[in-house]
Amino acid sequence: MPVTPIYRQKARHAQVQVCVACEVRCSALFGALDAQGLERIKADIDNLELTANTRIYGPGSDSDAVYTVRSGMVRFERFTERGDLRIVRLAGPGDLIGLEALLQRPYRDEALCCGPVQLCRIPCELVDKLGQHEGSLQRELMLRWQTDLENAEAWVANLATGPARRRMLRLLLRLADLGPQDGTIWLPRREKIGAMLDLTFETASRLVSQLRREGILELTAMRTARVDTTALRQALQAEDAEGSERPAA
Amino acid sequence: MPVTPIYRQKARHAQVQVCVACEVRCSALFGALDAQGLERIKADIDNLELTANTRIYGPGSDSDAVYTVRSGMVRFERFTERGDLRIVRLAGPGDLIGLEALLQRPYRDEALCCGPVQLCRIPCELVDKLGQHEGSLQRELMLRWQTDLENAEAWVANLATGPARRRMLRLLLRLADLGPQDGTIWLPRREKIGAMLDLTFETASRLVSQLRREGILELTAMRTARVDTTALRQALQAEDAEGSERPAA
DNA sequence: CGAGCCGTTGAGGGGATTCAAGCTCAGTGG
DNA sequence: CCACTGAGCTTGAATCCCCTCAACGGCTCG
Repeated sequence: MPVTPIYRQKARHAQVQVCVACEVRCSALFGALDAQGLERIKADIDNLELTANTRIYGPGSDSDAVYTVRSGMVRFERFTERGDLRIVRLAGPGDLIGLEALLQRPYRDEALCCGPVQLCRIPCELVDKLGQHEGSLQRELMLRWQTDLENAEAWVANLATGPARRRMLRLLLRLADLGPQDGTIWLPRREKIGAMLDLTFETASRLVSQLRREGILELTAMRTARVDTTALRQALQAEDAEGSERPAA
Repeated sequence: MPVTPIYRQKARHAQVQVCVACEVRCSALFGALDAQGLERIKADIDNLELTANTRIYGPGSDSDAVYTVRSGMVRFERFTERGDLRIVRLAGPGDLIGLEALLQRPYRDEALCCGPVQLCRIPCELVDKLGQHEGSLQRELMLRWQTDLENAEAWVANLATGPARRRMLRLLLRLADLGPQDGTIWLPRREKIGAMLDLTFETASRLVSQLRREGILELTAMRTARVDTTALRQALQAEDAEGSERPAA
């Protein structure tokens, strides 16, 4: 059984304390609210602690809430019309997921926990209520959508383009960005890597092994690894340099 | 997906008339406004007619306006870090582009006309002004962002996945959706097809030729073609059926 | 007419897949 | 305790798809 660090719940005071002390507060949805504002919403927000591969929501769920990721990573899965699994998005601490619920739309993808994940569940009603008074909230939401959109287009340009090795290197960079900033990353199963980069799991495995031999990647625990980020960036530059005959005017 | 019902009314003044008579009005940003509301905004909206390959905006431009596509198609280009061109998005009639401007962000991609294009240029100031009074406008904007996001993820899942032939077929389907609904599509240069599907232009050419021989595609004019949509869907189903040993539980 | 761009097609090579065999490791039950 | 099992990972060999390199044709335009 993988070590699933069970978080000791401190004296379960008000939700207010959780929000005030939240590490992602400044980047979170209600970051603009003061303590008094938080007081009013304490009752409605649920604080969740989930284990790896727990389903947060999916196309079948009632879309009546959004979620702030406090820690951990979330992946978004869907099936192509052909029937094979694809991962189309990753979310990390500070991200707000399930935005479509605010528009009364069904959740489009399955949101699943990559490892242990801490979430805040925020009912849509609450957002609606606050949105009427707080104009800044509307703008904050639009910013979320915009960054999601930019990330999605970056996914197309970076993770869905070029030879497998480059895609893998870019994925590692993204994983390093999303996770803790200490060089440790969550390293998915080879099959999941394939679902992100459109590769077979064998190819994903070969690439991981290759990077391990090059010293860029070092497997540490079950689903975790350590990356040498400078070596990683070097490898990427080397990749990009090769084909640079013309600057593609 | 793109529902473009036809709206016609008599109107008095120049831009007002344009807006009221606009074919994409119900799907457009100000669809909710009545004639009186339109009266107030007539002065600020510019009606543009552009030719193929005209640049609408790009990372360098002042991001002070959004644009409604009235007719034609718009493509979004960017360069990967390696330096090669990628097309990450397509917009058609009824779409609102350049949303990031509303958040004082620079335009991320280059927006270019695929063929002749009619646009309405809407200054951000105007949107801000109207947004304060019209609460529905905010919601409408969020809907735009959400559909853009869904399209981007669909791009990842459909156009960036699987063998080249399937990607090409999916692209044709998308082009048929965006363009006029009469089976005529705008068929990009082979190089641009490559930039959308991550292929070399030679492979793109081979695929086009192949589909032509199969009767799915028929080149008509310079950048246009006629697709047999039913044959297209059949070909796609055939593609998807082949690899369907297991439903990928 | 030659120059240049775009598109097409062929031949060869390389990268990813497919098929297949072992491997490690945790859990299970004898 | 240890063999057994099954899931995940690794690696090899053969195949196939797509890329690379190359030549050629149609077309526009100077």
